[in-house]
Amino acid sequence: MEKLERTHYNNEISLSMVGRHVILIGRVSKKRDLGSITFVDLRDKTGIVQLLINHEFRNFPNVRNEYLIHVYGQVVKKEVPNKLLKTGEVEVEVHILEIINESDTTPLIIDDKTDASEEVRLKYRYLDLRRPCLQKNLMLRAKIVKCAHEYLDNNNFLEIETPILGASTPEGAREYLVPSRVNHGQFYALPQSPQLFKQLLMIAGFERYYQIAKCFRDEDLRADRQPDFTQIDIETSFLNQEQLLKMMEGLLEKIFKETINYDIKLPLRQMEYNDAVNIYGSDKPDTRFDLKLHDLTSILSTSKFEYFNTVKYIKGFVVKNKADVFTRKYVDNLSLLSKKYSMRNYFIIKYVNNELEGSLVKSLTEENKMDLINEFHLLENDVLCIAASDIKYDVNFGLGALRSQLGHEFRLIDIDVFDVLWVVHWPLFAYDEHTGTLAPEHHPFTRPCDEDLNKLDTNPRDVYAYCYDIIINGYEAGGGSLRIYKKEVQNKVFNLLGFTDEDIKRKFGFFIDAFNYGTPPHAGIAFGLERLTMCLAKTDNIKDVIAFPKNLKARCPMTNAPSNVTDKQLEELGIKIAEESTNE
RNA sequence: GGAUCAGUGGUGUAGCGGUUAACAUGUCUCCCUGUCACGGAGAAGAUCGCGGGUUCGAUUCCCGUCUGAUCCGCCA
Repeated sequence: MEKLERTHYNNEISLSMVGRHVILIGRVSKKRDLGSITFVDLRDKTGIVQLLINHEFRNFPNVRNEYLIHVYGQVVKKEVPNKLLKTGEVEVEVHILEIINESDTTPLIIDDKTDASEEVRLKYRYLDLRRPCLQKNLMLRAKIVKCAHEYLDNNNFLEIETPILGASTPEGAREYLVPSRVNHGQFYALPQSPQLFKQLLMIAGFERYYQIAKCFRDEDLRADRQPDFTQIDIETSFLNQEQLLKMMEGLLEKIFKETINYDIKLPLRQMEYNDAVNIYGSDKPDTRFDLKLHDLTSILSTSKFEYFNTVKYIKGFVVKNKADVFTRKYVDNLSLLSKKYSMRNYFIIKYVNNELEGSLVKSLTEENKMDLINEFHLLENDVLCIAASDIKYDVNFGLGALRSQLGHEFRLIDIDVFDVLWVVHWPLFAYDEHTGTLAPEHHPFTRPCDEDLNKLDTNPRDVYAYCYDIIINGYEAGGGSLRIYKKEVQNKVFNLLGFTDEDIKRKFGFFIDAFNYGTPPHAGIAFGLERLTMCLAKTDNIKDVIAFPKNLKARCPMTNAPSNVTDKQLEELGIKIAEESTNE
């Protein structure tokens, strides 16, 4: 028996095979012992098929959940089919059953609907990964990578690997540092992205590069953020923005079609950054539901509410037919939420019994009320959510966060639809209104729009960039830009960011040097592989699309990384661990 | 750095100032020939995260701490 090879995978067993003998390998997913007849759900990577072990088969060894078994048997038609199972019309009557390996009782139920906490799941990840949904997600992820390889290979891209051990450039995200033993006291940094290398590959003349690139960022984690993650990293020479976007749309079209058989409509919609922020309160708008932001500054600045008379920005949106949900308690919870987004408060106005209702209403003039009703075409049971601030960013993003929460909470989203769009025409710099400093909105190599070049010296905050993000269902699934290829422009941008010439030389000297040797116009993009997979797999947790993820403390509960190392290792590296100070 | 929530048999939860600490599932034993969330009978299995305080008495209330999840800051 041991020498007999598997003849089929479980999902291949079908009605047309009735009468045939098959050899299967799988795990016991479930056993139902009815006395002198036993049913076993046999699971392999393709699915489940029911085994029938009847009374004529006396010597059948006792099996338990997760035992790995090897069976020889005959496909038979089931008396009563199970419609929930792909193989539900047939079962395999077992003649020989061998246990390949036994299993302890597992600490979690191996099923899509597992009961275990994430902590347990990560500690026993190899068991968690047996769950069909996670197997499916990782297969989906592999398919996406395969599509990327095929598409990019067919479009004359060359896959080139760039170093994992690189130089530290302490801009942007915090880096993971790696001490060098050979070079005492010095450190490599793991790449946040292969940004500089891929641009250098353009200068080297490869014209079209890609890489399935591992990236590392030592920042705090989130449900959609891991410290090590993967980018489909792409760079091209001589393409303008429209050409590049078109080529990338082809890639997305192929991925959606070949992984989940979904047709996305090309060309993709392009939304200006300013529209995204002003209308949807987000630079990654989810346009599957409405709740669009309206500017209410002119309507409400004339109210009797003092705060509104002086505050610079007032905006709001309407939620149709939900006023009854906005109880006192519910509204109180919202004001808790508002604090998170540095909002003073969310103001709630309900429209019930043909009247506006809410703490704000007594401060409104009759004209204010009419204007609001007309602005939003208010109907019975509608509710207005309003926010105000002197900082434009806070109003937009504060309301955007609320919009997003309510959109999900009230299920305003058609989950069968994929909302794929570009957000384009970004500001080159992000201006921090609190500190008054400039920072790159994307990264410091982003090319300013030609028509704005003359504003670099005078109004850098009004300079826009050739920059684009791909947004899927409100997730930033990727982003890129045309790059600066003129030395003078690059230096100007560095200077605006507050880098001294010495800084530039020290951090990016090799890169600036390369600009002297005929840099081509180039442009690129990077897709977040995990984000893309999350969207296609319809999960909101990045851990569901990574085989061995870290928890929120960036630890791996299974391997227990990161861990202490021996004194000898530290000594070789010349590293001393500082005593943790107990008094702050 | 901050906020919120959670921590009770293997797993997931309930509970309450005094309990034999409950329920589901899993595990073990027995019964069962058509189950597919099989069913039936029984059994084992918990220092209620840790430390301190209040109290005659704390799993329960309070303080601290640790762990986890989610979010804000952060993520050029």
